[in-house]
Amino acid sequence: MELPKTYTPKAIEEKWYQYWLDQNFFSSVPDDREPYTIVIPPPNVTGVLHMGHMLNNTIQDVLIRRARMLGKNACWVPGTDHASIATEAKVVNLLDSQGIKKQDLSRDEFLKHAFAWKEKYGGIILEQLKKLGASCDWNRTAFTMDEGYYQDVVKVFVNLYNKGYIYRGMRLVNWDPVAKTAVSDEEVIFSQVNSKMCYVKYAMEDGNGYLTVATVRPETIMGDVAIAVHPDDERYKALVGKQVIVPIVNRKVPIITDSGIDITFGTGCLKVTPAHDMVDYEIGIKNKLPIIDVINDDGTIAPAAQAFVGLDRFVARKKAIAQLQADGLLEKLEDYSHQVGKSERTDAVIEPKLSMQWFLKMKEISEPALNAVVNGEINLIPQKFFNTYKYWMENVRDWCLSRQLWWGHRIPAWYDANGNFVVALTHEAAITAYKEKFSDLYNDAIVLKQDEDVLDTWASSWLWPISVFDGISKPDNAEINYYYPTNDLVTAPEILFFWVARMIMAGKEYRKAIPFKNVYLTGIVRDKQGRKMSKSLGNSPDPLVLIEKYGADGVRVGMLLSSPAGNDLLFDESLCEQGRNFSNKIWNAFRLVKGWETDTTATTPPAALQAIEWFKHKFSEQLNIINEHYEKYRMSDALMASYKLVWDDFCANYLEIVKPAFVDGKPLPVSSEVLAATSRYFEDILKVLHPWMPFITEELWHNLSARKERDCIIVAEWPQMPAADHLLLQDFENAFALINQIRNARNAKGISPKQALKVAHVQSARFLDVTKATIMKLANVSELIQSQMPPELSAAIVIGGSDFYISFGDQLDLLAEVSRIKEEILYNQGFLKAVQSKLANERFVQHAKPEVVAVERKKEADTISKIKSLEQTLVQLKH
RNA sequence: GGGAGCAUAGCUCAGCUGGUUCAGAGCAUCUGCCUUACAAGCAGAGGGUCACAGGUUCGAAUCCUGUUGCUCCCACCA
Repeated sequence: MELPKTYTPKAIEEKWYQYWLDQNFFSSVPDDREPYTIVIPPPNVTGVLHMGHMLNNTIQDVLIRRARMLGKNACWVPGTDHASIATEAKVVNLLDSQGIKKQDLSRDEFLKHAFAWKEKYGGIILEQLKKLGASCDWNRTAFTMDEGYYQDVVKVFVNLYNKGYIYRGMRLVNWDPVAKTAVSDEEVIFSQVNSKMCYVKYAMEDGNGYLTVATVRPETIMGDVAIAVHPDDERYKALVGKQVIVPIVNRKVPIITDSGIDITFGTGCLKVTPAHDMVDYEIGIKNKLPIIDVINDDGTIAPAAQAFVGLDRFVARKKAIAQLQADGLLEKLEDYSHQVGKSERTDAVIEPKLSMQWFLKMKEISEPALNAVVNGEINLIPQKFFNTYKYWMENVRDWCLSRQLWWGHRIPAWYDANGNFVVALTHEAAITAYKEKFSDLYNDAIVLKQDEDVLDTWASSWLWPISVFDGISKPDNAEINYYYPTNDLVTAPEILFFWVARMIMAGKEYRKAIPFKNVYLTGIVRDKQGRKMSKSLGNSPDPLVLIEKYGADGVRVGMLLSSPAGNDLLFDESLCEQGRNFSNKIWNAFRLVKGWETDTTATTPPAALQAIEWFKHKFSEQLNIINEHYEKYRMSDALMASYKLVWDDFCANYLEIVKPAFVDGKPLPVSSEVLAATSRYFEDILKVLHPWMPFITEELWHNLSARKERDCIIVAEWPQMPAADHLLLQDFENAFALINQIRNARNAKGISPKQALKVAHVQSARFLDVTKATIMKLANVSELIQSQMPPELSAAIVIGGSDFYISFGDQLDLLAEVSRIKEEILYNQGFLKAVQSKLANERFVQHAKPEVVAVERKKEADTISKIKSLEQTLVQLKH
């Protein structure tokens, strides 16, 4: 059958992915092999595959496939994250578009819609990963809101509560008034905004003038409970302890001091509004000031404000300015540009707001997680993230666990009508606990209501590496004991603290063991202008379109060619093109071999014998290098080394040497020895390529020879080679250098490669013993002999310390040749001078290591002899 | 404001503890080739004061200091 000239991936990818699934090659169960485990960073159920996922998951698949070939029990656990706030926002939007308002639904009704949404869209991203070739154990697909997972999350909550790590309290949190929920610090995005700075006069209570306070938030004036100045501020020292009158509401508040005040900012006076500002809150607590909450959950002004009640905070801001102006209390307005926090999910301006929330004390629980990284138990790759990790962990703040949402794990706390609460796994357990804790309040008619809030998403995903193996509920089960700790985690640096650090905490707390040994942090995929690829910018190509265009293998190679760990990847489609071209190269190498006829009686030509011996060692040498790159997680280096091994060493050199000559327009048959060696080598390079390019390698594996059922490259053994013979490799380096020079000389003189040349050498050249036939074949040399004298009309080159003369007859341009050699002599003389002056430097000879000096001496000797021989050549040419 | 990192060929990046093979790779570019595996290819070639200025050293892309320019993280000023 005639094979197409180019590789066509689509049908092949579908065929083999299905075959792998049918054969269960991805699935893993504990056995006596060494496990190799990766848990996928679960993408949000709302997600569709983007370039970041492509990069991330390709790396994981490469690691998993190689581990599988190394004979390990490779287990890659896939799944999705319920992503409470992101998903709830999507569902709310969808319902909105159908004219359904969330507040008109009961919690159960809403959750029904949400689960329906998850069923419909939640699996899309995993299906997309299959197109990439991801060899996940799909039987293990997990979801952070699976029933078992829910049990684990709740158990952990109760347990942490009982340990005294979780507490409930009023705290100032980042409040999203659109989603009506608290969001974590990490979910607040700061951006530069232009506002008005209002200079507001606060009249002194004693009638002696006023203080001017600068604020961008006049709508919170009604919540002011003090004015703070710096204790050393001479302007106000005399006023401290006196009272001022808060505008609009005419409340008397004290003037206090706080060393945190910046004397140079504004007027040096800060209006203290503890309910609506982080700094003010701290000051309020320190000074035992009252807290007046003037803003409602939805961002409107609360009754406590006594003014502008019910108005949106931004409307109230305008009204407040107008009223201050009318009252003559507005000194001036200035344009002011500053950072304002917005909700990552809803883009609403974050309102610092006091509310009752659940918190996890981080101090104790984070310490083992800090130590695990500090003492090297866990490696961060690359290392540069170590410092940021350390800094963050040393300054960790308590984690606000609660979110005012419905989609998520509902907090397992139960309240009586008076707000007394117990924390328990179930309603029944809550009643029992209540009976114990509040025996005096308990009666049979007691009604306990569960907390309305759900947990922060990360409070479930931090259990991911444990819960996917059911390690919380059944802490001693066979799976968790076998697969945990997992080996490598591949994720984005953005979630190092959100997720990675917290998984380490959970691992240390609940397994007394780290969750993974290595954390490989990928870069961010950016476009050519360096912008992060995002849906909103529309600068991200659709990965599935890329796969369609370049093949999954091509895209995988393209993604990884230029992505060292932790460095951003400036994505360019030309990388995928390079990947596709590489697929094609492999395909055509196969076409060549496939087309060979074999003759069992044919003898193997000397050049082919040499090549067979050479490639064995070349492969061994390169395999070693590739393995080392893998050990160091240098993925793009490992790929590039594989690429060059295949393209340069196997295709350009090995195959060109063993390729049969043509006689009468037909290729000669190859010997069975050549065919066997070539097939073996081809299998080996396919194996090396498989983790990067799973599809084409599987296809060719089967095309190369008839295979039994389940004899697949995906489960083939990673090659093992004896140590390479470096002397032999060096001989071939010399040979290839000579070939290159001959081709170069031919090229420069415009002589066709078809015209055979004669080459002679005067001194003996040992490397020719094992490479002569190869040189003659690749450089199209008809005669390579040792002669007494350099032949006439020849160009001289020096390789491996020997002179070679290429006879060009009358095609040699004598004058050009003479000037070329003169130039070379000049260069070498300059070089010699440098070396000799170095050696003449006594301090160099004294201080430098002896071997370094020896090297210089050798350089000197070599250069002298080189110049000598060049001069001889020159004399020959001239006569 | 605090901290970390980066700066090497047109582009993306390697260069481990200073010294053969230290100035490299891939891509792009240029020249010549449709040579019966592959033009998505073959054979060659040209590209760099290693950001700048000092210092240590016999010797610096590599170590130290400063300058400039980027990037990221953390904290955010009413």
